[in-house]
Amino acid sequence: MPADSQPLPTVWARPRRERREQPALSRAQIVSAALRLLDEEGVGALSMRRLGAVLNAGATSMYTHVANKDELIELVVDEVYGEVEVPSAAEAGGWREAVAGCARSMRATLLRHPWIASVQGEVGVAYLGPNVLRLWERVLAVLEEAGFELEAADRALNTVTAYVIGISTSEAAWLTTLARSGRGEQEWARALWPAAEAAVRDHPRLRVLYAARRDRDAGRARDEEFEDGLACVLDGVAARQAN
Amino acid sequence: MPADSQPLPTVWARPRRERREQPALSRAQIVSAALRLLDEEGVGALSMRRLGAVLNAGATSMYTHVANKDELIELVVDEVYGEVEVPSAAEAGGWREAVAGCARSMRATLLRHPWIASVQGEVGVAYLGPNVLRLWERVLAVLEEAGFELEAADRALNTVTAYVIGISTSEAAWLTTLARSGRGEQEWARALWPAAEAAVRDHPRLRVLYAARRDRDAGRARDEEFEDGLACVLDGVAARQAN
DNA sequence: GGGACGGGCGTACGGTGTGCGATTGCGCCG
DNA sequence: CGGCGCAATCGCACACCGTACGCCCGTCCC
Repeated sequence: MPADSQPLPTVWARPRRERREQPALSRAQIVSAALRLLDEEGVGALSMRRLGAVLNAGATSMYTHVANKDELIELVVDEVYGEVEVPSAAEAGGWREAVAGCARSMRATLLRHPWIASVQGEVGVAYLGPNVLRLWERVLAVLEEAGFELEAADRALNTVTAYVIGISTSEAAWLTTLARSGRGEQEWARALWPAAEAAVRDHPRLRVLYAARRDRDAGRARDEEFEDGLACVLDGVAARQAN
Repeated sequence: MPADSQPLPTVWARPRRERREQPALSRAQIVSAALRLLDEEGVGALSMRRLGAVLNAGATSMYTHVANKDELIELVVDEVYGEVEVPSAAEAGGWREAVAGCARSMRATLLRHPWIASVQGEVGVAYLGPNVLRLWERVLAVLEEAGFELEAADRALNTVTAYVIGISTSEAAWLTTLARSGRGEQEWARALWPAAEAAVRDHPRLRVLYAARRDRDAGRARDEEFEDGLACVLDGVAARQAN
């Protein structure tokens, strides 16, 4: 059986249909409505029926423009990555700050759309979306102009991105459960305190850390933690460039 | 029917023994059955009905041991983190290799259970599971014995963990789509090639990177990439300890 | 004018998580 | 030893999901 006998399950491999006119429903409309739905009501609110209702369309009308729900999600995720900003090295004052700015923008974007943590598993080849490609290429350019070899730039970018995605999706998952519970961050922490205290009873180091964390502003703590880790990763990147 | 289910008086008088042989549902049983289901058939196969069938139980019988599906997933995820190994500094030869060993074990664990990328969004407070706590405490101990302040150790651990989670869940998502498509990694790359080539047409740096990647063994490339980024992050951590 | 065609939609099918009330069998108490 | 309470289990039902399929209708090409 030849390898390409069945279509690849990703949007980016599917040829886009040429359209002569402007029909009622369009792919862009569908994607932006889905994005709005996800942002406003969370991942549980995105169903094809609901999306159809928002667009004054039937439940199955979207399937003309989008192969299935997974493909729709791929498109929405790429749309989100389109919001990430990449400052030039000149603007930011050096490649390090440019990459840091991109990392901050990426984290902010992911936290603005925290449902993204829930769809991470359905998006197998995020890196082929046009917005992701443009983003990647831009950062590569910044690094290359700063004297990185292309392969070294790619590795550095992969590392930083992995860090940002890891910390941001963890934060996003946390923020999602928080939002679902209807509590604030402090309020939740207080409610959880007894259970947490019991859980760390046999772990002296964690007990100390939890106690210290008790009175800190959780949001600010997360920001600082992100910055600290980012600085750490960038230190590593810088050290490897100098080698 | 087995021979020992004959209607002997003893059997009828003591049905308890039958119960002992096939004990009632327990939380541990449910979690381990769910884990097996997830590993063998992926995240789509885990439904309460299916799980009940596997356990020779009714669809809703699990709800006496587990509040809902999300809670079940929290339990399964903690179970998975229980597989991560933390070598001692003595075994590994220094804190750096101990942490690296833990990171490698963590990645291997996540890739052994790639469905974990799909449930990342439903697990808001993973860090309170007993296995996660034990794991965290152990690494903190390793770092503290190496001379880290407790807070510095916590920050370092957060950074490394974010990196490992970020890169591993991306890989896991990729492996999942791959498995669903029924193709091998090379085969997929070949099938995707035309689309990828078209997508990077306007991105010269990506074009170079993609072309270079074309003939490499994808699995080995991912391993190397992980090791490289890990070394980078650990360099940053080491630098911050020294200062 | 007629025919092909493509977008849109209604219906239907086989699934999902889980609330609820009935049932059942075990352990304890009288 | 009889009866009772109670927790575990189950069957059913509900609302909702993704989406395959066939029908309708408006538009364009010949």
